[in-house]
Amino acid sequence: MSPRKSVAESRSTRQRILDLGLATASAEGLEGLTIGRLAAELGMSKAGVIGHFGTKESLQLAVVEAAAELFVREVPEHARGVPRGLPYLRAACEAWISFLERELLPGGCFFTAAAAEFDGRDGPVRDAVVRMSAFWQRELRVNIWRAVSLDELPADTDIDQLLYEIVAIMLALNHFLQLHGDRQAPARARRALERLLCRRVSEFPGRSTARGTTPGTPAPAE
Amino acid sequence: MSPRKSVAESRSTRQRILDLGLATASAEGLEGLTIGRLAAELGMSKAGVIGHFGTKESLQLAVVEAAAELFVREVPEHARGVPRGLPYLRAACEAWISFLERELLPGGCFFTAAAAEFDGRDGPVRDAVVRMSAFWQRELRVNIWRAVSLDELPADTDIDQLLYEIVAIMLALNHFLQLHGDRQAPARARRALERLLCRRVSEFPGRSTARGTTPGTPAPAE
DNA sequence: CACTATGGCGACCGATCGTTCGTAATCTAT
DNA sequence: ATAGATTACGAACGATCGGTCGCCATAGTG
Repeated sequence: MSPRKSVAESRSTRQRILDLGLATASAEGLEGLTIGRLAAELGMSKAGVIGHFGTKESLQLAVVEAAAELFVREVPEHARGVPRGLPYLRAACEAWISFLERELLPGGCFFTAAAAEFDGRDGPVRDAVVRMSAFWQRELRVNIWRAVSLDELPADTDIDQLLYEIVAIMLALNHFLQLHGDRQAPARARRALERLLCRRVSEFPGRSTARGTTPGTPAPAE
Repeated sequence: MSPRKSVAESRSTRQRILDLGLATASAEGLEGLTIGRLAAELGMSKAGVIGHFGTKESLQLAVVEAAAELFVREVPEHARGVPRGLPYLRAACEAWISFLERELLPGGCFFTAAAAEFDGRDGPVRDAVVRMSAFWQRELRVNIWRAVSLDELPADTDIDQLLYEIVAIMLALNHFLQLHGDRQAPARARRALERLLCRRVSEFPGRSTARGTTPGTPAPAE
């Protein structure tokens, strides 16, 4: 037990940086994340912080990766073992709602914020955010498709339309929670989802999707 | 016709700053808006730019105001004369979708981006964004209420729930357009809205709102 | 023991941030 | 014509940005 913190804590230090960085970035944005502030709040020097990553962009990418790990740990893992298709959809969405409800990150969903922040830029950070967003939507999409083919959802379900509406509900949950502090928002999200995912008779008459999406290849809409 | 630009163009100059500032802020964020960049792209000095506003925060507030004017000009004004209630709801939402579809701003909806950027901060800029968001939602809410009382929507409609879902569709439209460049997103938004606003038989069975919203006072959910 | 690798620090760099100041040029009003 | 506002400029301010450098302390390895 050394009086000063051991050097062997390096892994721990890196993780501490990422933990604080993720929390900060979720609230202030990835660009608002500053080496100096990070160092000050961690009680260390700027050089000590940046030394672990080399570049601010690398740090941002590491934060995105940390956010992805947290997301995977909180959402898909919580639905582990749930049968694919409609039950999985319900479980995953509920896990995401619960994740936001518990306020694990001060700024709400990191990827929702990062998507809005980087949607008008270029570069590897934007690519990483888009990749994660696409991954999650692919996950939803393939399970919607499965639910349809298992007859858990109506056969005439427009997969991409349903995907759009599910994502919409999630974006709105983050919006109402973060901007307006609306504590009833999770209940509204659950209700809206329930209405989308209950086996309803049909959509409204008329209007089918322009081009039917090939059910065999539920690729991300990118 | 003076060879150099006349000083009397000051109003025009201020407007030019705001126009460029609004376009930039919609894509890069209000915080990414920089006096120096703004000055360089306008071919003038930093002092010349900031002189019109005094402070960066004042400039940000002026940009928010300019965004609000653009929004009002594009959305509520486009629904002028349309009967309150369901027709107004349809017209206003369509105006908003069309506004995004025409890409008047390079970064999509300014307020959607600003809401995500400032939802974790304090200060007058955040307040201004929240105020505008609340105004728009109040506008929607009062017309939902009107539509219900005119029997254009089912009597058991949960007003705040419907408001939540409408806002969700709009947030998602901006998301899919900006992050994924999904050109089918406007069609999906229209379809989702149409399904929400068509006089459907009922919600799904069970589950009514915890506390019935007093129909006489459609206050914003803040 | 010596040697190397690593983590972290302090000092410092050029660039840019927002902001202030004094001043030249132009418009408006007397 | 003269006086006072505007309007914009150039220069400079301190602060902070991301990033580099050399140094030192410790841990692991022989």
